[in-house]
Amino acid sequence: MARPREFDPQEALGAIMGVFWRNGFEGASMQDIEAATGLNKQSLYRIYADKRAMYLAALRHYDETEVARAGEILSRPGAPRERFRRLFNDVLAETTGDGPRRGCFLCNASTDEAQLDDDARAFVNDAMRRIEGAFRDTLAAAAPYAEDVGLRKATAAKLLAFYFGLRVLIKANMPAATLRAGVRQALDEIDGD
Amino acid sequence: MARPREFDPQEALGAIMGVFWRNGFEGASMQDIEAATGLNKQSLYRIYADKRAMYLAALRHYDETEVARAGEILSRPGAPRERFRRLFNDVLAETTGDGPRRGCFLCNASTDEAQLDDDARAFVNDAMRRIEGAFRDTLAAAAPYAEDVGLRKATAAKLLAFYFGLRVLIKANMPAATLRAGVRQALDEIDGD
DNA sequence: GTGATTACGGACCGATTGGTCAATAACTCA
DNA sequence: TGAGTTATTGACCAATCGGTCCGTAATCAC
Repeated sequence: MARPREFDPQEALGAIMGVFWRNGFEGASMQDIEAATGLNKQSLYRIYADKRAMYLAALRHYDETEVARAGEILSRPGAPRERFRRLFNDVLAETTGDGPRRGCFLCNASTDEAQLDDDARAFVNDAMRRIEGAFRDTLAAAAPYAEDVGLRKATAAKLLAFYFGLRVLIKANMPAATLRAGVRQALDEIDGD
Repeated sequence: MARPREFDPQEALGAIMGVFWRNGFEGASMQDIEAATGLNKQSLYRIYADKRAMYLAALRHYDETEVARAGEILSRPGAPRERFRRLFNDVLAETTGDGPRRGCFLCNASTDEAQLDDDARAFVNDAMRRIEGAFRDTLAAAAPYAEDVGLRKATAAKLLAFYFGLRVLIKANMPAATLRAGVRQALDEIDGD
């Protein structure tokens, strides 16, 4: 019984995520967000209480799209090494072509830490732990990780650090050849057939 | 033949580095820098042309202190695994105690990328490559890396990603136990006696 | 001493920040 | 059609941004 909004909130959220992903919290101005969404400030503030709320929503959106994508790739059938190969190749795809190397929004957010509220910090930490959990689950599918919890946890932690480091190096413009060699080495160290 | 300055520029640079390290480029205001150095804006602008110049100087200072420290640790005698163990333990030391987890300034800077000029970007990239070089040199000291350039490069790249990822996870407040397990695993995979 | 030179501190600048308000346009339901 | 409701718009707000200017204090050579 009133005028319907003319834009798609999900589409706008995708644009907001892009701005924060590229520029960080302080680096993204409301002006940038207006331009990226094509919306006026008032329309944005009708949906989100303030800039912080937009950032948190952007983080959640990243979690629901990009992190979920990683989880989906890992869950496909195959030996652990093969599953991680698919994930890392997906990450490395960012280095081919001239597209922007955006890195990992979670990493960016955790370096923005000083500017974030407790909610955002907790969310980033939780998302990282869930990724770690997905790594452990992936390893659990085969020997020797299936039988050895300690080895599984340690290997998952090692691969988690490698994964985020890889994304940092991508963003920092490290040569693709170097990164591919590192990925090959990391994969070779995953046991199993 | 004039009034000497009352402060130590090196000491001020250390404080400036601390502010940018914690808060990033956009997140650090001149007000923050004044407070951290105990200096007035005018005194700062007498030394540095603008905020960008301060940031670049802070990066260089980080390189000359923290990165140099890592290089020094790696250069001490011992088998590669033992040398990397010393380095990673030094990094993990940040997780004990209640001190702030500052992470790696180079990582933070590379996520700040959108705000940086070409000079800063190039400097970060160069510093990372030098760390990679130090990793390769460390491995070159012993078999099987001494004889196999490909293996050496790939392992150095893998350890480089692991190193930066570790620092990201530290900053993101991952539990110390998880990180220690990951480090142990990464070290176990380094060959040699 | 005096004059020249420099460091320092606070007032000040326009521009931009995140955020608000009031007027208008567009829609639904009766 | 008209009443009621909501989306949209651009003007507007105080506060803060990076950066400058200028008066004052301190130190030199002489």
